[in-house]
Amino acid sequence: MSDIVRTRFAPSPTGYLHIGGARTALFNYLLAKRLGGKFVLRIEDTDQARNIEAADAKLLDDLRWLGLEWDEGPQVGGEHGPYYQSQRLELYKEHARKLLDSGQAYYAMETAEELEAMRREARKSQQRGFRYPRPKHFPSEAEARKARDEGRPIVVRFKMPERDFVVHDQILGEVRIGATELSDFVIVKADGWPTYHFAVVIDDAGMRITHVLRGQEHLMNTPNHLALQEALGYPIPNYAHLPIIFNMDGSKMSKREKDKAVRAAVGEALKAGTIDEDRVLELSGCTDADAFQAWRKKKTQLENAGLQALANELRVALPEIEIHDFRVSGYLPEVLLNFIALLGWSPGDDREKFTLPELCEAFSVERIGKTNAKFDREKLLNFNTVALAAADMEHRLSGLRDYLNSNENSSLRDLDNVTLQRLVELCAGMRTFHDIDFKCGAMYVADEQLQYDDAAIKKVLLKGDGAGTAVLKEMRGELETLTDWTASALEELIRGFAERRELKLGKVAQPIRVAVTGSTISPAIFDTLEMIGRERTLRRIDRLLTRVATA
RNA sequence: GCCCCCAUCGUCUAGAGGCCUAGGACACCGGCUUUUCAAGCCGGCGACACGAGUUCGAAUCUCGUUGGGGGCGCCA
Repeated sequence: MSDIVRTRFAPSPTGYLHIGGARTALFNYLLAKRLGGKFVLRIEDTDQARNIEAADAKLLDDLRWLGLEWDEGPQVGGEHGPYYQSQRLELYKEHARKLLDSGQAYYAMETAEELEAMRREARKSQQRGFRYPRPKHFPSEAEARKARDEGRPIVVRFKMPERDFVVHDQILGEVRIGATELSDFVIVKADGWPTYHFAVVIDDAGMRITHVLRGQEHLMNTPNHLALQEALGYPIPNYAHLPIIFNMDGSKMSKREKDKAVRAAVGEALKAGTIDEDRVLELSGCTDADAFQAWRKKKTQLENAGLQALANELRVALPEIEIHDFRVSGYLPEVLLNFIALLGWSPGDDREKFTLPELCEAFSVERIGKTNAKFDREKLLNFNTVALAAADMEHRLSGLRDYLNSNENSSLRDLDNVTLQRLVELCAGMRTFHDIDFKCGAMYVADEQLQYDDAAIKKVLLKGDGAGTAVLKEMRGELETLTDWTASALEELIRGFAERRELKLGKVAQPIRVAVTGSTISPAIFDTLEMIGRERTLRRIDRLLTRVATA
């Protein structure tokens, strides 16, 4: 047809969009755009057991949030659809039939247990990887049907040619995989659905994919794909296997990290008695106590909703590993994109800051490296800080809105744009949108729901025979007389007071701050008071004064 | 265990035989600024994993060692 470049991103809907997946998507997107080609999105939902409902919708949403729009795929259509593998089952069946008829594939009927036993035996005696032993006589069509009727699982295996395969990888060069490492792999599962290897080859060909950029964990799969392409008479796309992204400690960036963090927090809270078992069970989203215990024993993982609920309740930060997490934390999508582009790729000079269009222009597969990278959140945080400082107000406001939309329990959710803009201005120097919540959240909760940081009260108000409390009492009187409740008038009043008493500003500002926010952290005290308002400021001070008096 | 991939500051990386007494960025350390938290400004520390070769010359080429990673599924 034409030699236009076509790349694809093919996630399976088993959860949120992962950081590694996002980078794979980005690189495929960039390559297509750089070469004037098309970027295709395909959903690989062939594992009926692991697919998660509505995960695909969230996947698409996060991809769009990042700005990675696809030219063909779900929701946008295209000539080579459908783009869900679950809707292409007939196609796979036809191909399987073809291979079966030509003798390039055959039926096999071992159970999972039998295979497991064979694997164990192979590893013990042969000291090498397991290879499925090709039978001397292949089961006939009739035998296979009979066995299936008797309840045996029937799969189709591909007759792997007995020779070495060479992967011509655009990043790694020529990689030779010996014949002894390869064996007859399954192409159709017992449930009749295709395996990944089978579907990917058929779909890449059908969708005219010319370049496959994927994680290095797929390198050893490539001979399977090459053999299948050969058997089916398909062209071989250009392959490039990307280095893998890890956590700073070298562990895999997997959702397990979130389970680990929450599991630890739950354990602590239960031990300390700050939460009861029923409540935890309810929040976890587990169907019953057994399921919950299995999770606590590290046997299972919780769904994201349960993890998030528990994290919120226990006030622990979830490690950010999926795109969704960074969205919830208040990162700018273009910053995240910019950052992950630099994991495994570099422009060749000292430039680090790129917009998506700039990346499209600068990108090339030749400049992708071979070494695995660690995901450094500190550097990402710095990128975000710099970008936020440079962004115009409109952009920061829309980002803040998106952040609030994904943070249901933020007290800032219902504020109008004028107020939000003021908060953004007051939080100059913020690193993420969460910083606004962190610094200003207390200003907008109901007075009676204000949480107090006991350590702050002790340090600022009680220490030194309650000097801070005395100052606070006096200031309360002064504040009550102020009629012009603006930041500038408040500044004049408070600074004047401090000067008269020969006190450093901090000695006056901190007691007030703790009284009105419950903590030692807020924007400049004058602005903080103005935003809280006269009545609520006085009420909060009174509230704290009684609390301290009875303590 | 077998097969495959990789190897420059703590981290992301620049470097394709002499431009390297190895460059940039983040982090870190010190100082300044400061009503808190951030942010900001100035300065500093810091790496070619190791061992053999090849070469007039090696971070760059070869081999080995060590270390890290991936794969060995009816998961993708």
